[in-house]
Amino acid sequence: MKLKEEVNTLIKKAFANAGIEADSITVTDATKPEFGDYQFNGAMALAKQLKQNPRQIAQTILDNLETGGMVQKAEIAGPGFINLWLNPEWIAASCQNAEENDRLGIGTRSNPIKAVVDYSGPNMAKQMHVGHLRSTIIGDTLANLLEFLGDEVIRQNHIGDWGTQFGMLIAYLEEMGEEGNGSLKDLEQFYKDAKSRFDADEAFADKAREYVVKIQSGDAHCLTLWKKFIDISLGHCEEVYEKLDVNLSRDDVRAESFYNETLAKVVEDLDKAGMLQESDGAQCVFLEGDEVPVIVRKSDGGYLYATTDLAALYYRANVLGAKRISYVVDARQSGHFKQVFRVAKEAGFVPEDVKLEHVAFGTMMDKNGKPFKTRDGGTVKLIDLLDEAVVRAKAAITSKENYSEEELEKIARIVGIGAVKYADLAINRESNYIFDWDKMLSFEGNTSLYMQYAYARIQSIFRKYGKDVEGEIVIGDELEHRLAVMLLRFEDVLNKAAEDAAPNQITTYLYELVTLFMRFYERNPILKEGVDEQTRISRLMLADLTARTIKQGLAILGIQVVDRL
RNA sequence: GCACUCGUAGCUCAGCUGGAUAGAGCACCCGCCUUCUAAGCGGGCGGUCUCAGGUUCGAAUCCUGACGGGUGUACCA
Repeated sequence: MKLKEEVNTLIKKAFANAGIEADSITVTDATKPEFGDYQFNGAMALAKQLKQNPRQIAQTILDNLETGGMVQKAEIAGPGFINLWLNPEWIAASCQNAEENDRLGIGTRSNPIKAVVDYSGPNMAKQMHVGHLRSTIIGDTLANLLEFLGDEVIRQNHIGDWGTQFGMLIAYLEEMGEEGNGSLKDLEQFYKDAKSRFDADEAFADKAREYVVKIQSGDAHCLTLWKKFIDISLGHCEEVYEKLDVNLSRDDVRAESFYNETLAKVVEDLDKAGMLQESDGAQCVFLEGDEVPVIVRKSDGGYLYATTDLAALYYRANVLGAKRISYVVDARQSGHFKQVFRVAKEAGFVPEDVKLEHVAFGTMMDKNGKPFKTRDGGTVKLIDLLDEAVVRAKAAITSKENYSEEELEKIARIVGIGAVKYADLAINRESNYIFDWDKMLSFEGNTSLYMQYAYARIQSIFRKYGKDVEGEIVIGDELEHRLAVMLLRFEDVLNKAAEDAAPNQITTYLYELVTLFMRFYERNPILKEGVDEQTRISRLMLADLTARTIKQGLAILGIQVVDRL
């Protein structure tokens, strides 16, 4: 339910009734429980403009407020705040509705759009490393979120499969023969070996350079080798996606090389648009106010990543028909995207009404605030990090429960991977973040385990209860009131998170929800003796709605839940 | 040099479309298990929101400047 919108509508109506003109009317969540559920602060701002006392204005609004059964109490406080308390019966009915609905009462967009989310983007010449983690999971979350809200999401994995290094790699692959398949298991090593061969052997280096040209000119033999190489490398990525539980498949791959044929046209079109200039032999677009140009064609005739990105933008906007194109890429590339987006719009490659956004994120750091590396200074392979997460999770869930080995393995996988993802997504994506195993696999604070634990506790109640729950939700006390309102806010949170492409808004919400639930759980017994049937049913339903909200929230983040923990 | 970005409790972070006494978790101290998972809950300690100005009835939030950290800065992606 779009709760805030509903409350807003009431206030807007009150304004209309009172005959007061105001351009933007927005209620906000109450800053404290004692101020109710929502508050409207606009009276103070209007005071000057209307030349009236703000409390007077607030009173006028209140006099014209039609509560419609939704608002129980409205009070003026302080200099002119209007505090609103929702009616418990209305809240209960709304929760009831959510509980009986398989989408938790959350609607789908009335005006869905096509949205392209570009994320992950590994380089086929190298193994995926920790640097790819954030793009992959933030992008996946955004895609899941938009999809859940009803947009038509097109996932695009813009893999790096083109460039001079592939000449060297396929020359080496050829030389290795059948053995190559085996040694390709470790791409990092393969690359190093190929490189040292390249540096040591002049004849090999020549061949590598020759192969670059041959791939580009479509030589069948070299293309076959290249395809084989990409295929194996992509297979490694898929292994990571599988472990990470990310919704990316081969169908989502739209590689750099896909745009090869259109690069010349990009340059040509820029020229036609009168935007092209030659500088030091390179074809450039000079944007007003920018010091450095966007180079779209090198002096040697080759194209660059800006050219490919322009081609991709054209494709996404015009062929795929996207109205929102989101690039989930490291913040260090913000300059690049700012320029490319400008060029694309100015050249008319992308219609005006298409939203282009760079969903930038910061760097992953170690405990000392240095870029995350292995002990010997190398990059940490993503697959190793994920495997370690599962091992550590296994150690962390030294349980009171007796798990079978199989069950333990399953829980460790969900919990370990979930912890890595949650810890990352819980951070405001724009800032750098410190990777800390201990914090990540803690049960305390805003961690995935805290959510998992709450979920498991609820499932445990239902296992014990053992019957279907049918009945009515009744808001029994202040705590249940707050929990219920929090549950109803879910849709607002999702919409805002989608708009801002901010997964941490979802984690923050889940943490608040679960914190409230834990208090409810401690204070309001459900199955214990002495709880009357109506109360029991109502609390069961609130608990169930909470569990389902946690599950749905985590699902959007790409994290599964376990019934026992 | 220029541009972007960040600076909130000892540590890790929320909050930033301006609103009431700035919030969590960790760490530290104190309470709560004979019945729903104590991996939990309650309480305490801890802040000139880097600094200086400005706008405003009201600023952690917006603007300007300084200081400090990070990043980028034409033919790699």
